[in-house]
Amino acid sequence: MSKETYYVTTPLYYTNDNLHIGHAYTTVIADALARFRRLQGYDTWFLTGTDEHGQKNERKAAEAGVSPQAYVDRIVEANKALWRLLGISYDDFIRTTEERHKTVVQEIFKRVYDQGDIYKAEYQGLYCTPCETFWLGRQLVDGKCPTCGRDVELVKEESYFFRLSKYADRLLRHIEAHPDFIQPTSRRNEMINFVKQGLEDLCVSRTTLEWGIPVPFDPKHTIYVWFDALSNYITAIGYGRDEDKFRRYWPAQVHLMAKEIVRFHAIIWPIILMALDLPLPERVFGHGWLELDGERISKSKGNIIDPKVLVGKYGLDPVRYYLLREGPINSDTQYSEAGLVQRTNVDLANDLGNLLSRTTAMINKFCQATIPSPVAAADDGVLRELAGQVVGEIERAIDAMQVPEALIAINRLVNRANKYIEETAPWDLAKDPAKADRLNTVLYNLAETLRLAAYALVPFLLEAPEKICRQLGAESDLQAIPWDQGTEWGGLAPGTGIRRGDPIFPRIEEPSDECPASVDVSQATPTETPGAPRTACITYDQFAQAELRIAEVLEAEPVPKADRLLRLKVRLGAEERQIVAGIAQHYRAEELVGRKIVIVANLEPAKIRGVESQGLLLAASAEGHTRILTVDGDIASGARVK
RNA sequence: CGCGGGGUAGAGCAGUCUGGUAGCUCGUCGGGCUCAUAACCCGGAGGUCGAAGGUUCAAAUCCUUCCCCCGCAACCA
Repeated sequence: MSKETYYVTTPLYYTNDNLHIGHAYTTVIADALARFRRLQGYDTWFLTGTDEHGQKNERKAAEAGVSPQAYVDRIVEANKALWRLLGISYDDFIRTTEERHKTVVQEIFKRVYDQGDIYKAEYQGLYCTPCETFWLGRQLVDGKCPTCGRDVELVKEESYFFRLSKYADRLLRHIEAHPDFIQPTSRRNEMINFVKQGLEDLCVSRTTLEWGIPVPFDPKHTIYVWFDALSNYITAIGYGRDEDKFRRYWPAQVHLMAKEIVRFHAIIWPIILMALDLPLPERVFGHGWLELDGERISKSKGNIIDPKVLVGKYGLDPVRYYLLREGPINSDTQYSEAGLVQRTNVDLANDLGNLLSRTTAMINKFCQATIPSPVAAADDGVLRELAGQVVGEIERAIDAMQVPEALIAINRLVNRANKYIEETAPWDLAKDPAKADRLNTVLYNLAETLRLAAYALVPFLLEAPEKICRQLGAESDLQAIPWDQGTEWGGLAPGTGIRRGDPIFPRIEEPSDECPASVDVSQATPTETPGAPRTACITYDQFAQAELRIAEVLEAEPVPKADRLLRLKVRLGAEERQIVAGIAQHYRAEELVGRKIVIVANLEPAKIRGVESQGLLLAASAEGHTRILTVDGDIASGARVK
């Protein structure tokens, strides 16, 4: 009989755009958990997928001039390619447009309707047509849409509603009786608080939505996101189709996600399950966000970082390591490329990679390139003892979902081994033939520590563990070794020859301050528009260094003795600045006053014809014609542009 | 008073529940080692713990008030 099951999920990612580093963060963590449990012998099932219905996709597809299905197909391919690149070991990838999902969602919806937990009612709301959003009266700003500022209209729509309210007390009792149900604690408190405020019944259908699953008994209604997307966690494992498989994996051990959708998974989803009379997942875990300059990285903010680019630049293991290690998982994390470089250099290159390098060098030099035999009488047990502790810490860390702690523990073992080399000074031992036993024991301890650390890294890194073991001459099919066996001290067989190789983690040179060199146009990819001058890609980080802001022109006058320059006095929020702009041949001073322009606000000041310029005005030029950048509609001066 | 998170050394964070000489990583400065990937090991400098008031023998930690930053407010991990 197989060991217990471990069912872990990521959210279904919405297909309105390609994925960014934040999705990779969630998914890589889930992958590490799944890989860890597989090693431990759990019957593991790791699910991810895509949420493909909804108006956004409908509209995006229309804009692209393709069918919604064709549009999402393309996105799904890109998603899967990214997961392949990151080595994501999912067991199933569910798409909400698949038949296996749609038919079961309809059955679920009907069943809940038949038992009276879904009912039809008239929904009355204030609707902003351009934004396709309903607002509550108190959300309006001066009676207008808070997003676009336009008029809203009172709309009556017939909808189906789900009786969340009926189950609120039961949910609250469940949350209170199961301290681990919602994690971390901060999220749990938030949810308890939210449920205590009372739950309103949830609108679960739309008539305005074409691209979705029809309500089976009332086809002019379409099932809105909740029943459609959340049900994937059970439809994917065979609910309603394959009862054996479903019973085998349900309830899930962990639904992993970022913190802002905990609410849907900790309130709406459990209540759907209650209505279906199914057990609730053991754990809903909401990790923190990756933030860039304190701002959340998100699709809609556009400040995305493409994981593909990072992997191409730094390699798979450094990116995975950074995502898994750069905690804390419970709260938000500052993302930076410099941080990734530093983490890689310090933990992986300096500590781990260099430990391998110096250990194999010494075995090479002092032991004829063969793993030496340890001698009990000459052993201090220091590393063996610590290794045992560290293995326990890794297990506890993963049980508590604290992946960074697991990696920190491994790093502590590696650090201790580096220190051990200083303490034991094998190069001195090697000078005295009487100390051969001690030398052999010390070097064995080091090599074995590396083997064990490499094995312990198997759930987290995909390339380095094998490389390390290969250099040590050890068995390299690490996936096949059960956790208890692989983490046991003494796995390395004395007498095998080592195979020194290149550094497994070369240090990454610090990115220079200079701008990246332009790409030679003649070398540009042929698929690019011919003739268009191109420069090398920059990262979002690099782009974000330019602080673009809206400025209002207060005064403008020609700069004396300069026929191309205008001196502008602009307002930038509360601040006033002087800017010199080379547009006198294209604009008269007076036509600029009062205009809102776009400037680079953090360019270092420069004196131009003796006049200081505290910023750069943006303008487009082509064929001798120049036009300034301005904004579409009114916005406060000082506003950030990106 | 809508809800929540946060403000601790140059950077990123832990410590706050259960008060007791303020800690970790990186950076920086100095020293050591020579097996190693300018790496490794040791040590130093650097903080009025957002502000004010209170409780206490003792407050980053408990209480009160305030300031600032960031999210969420029912389809952006």
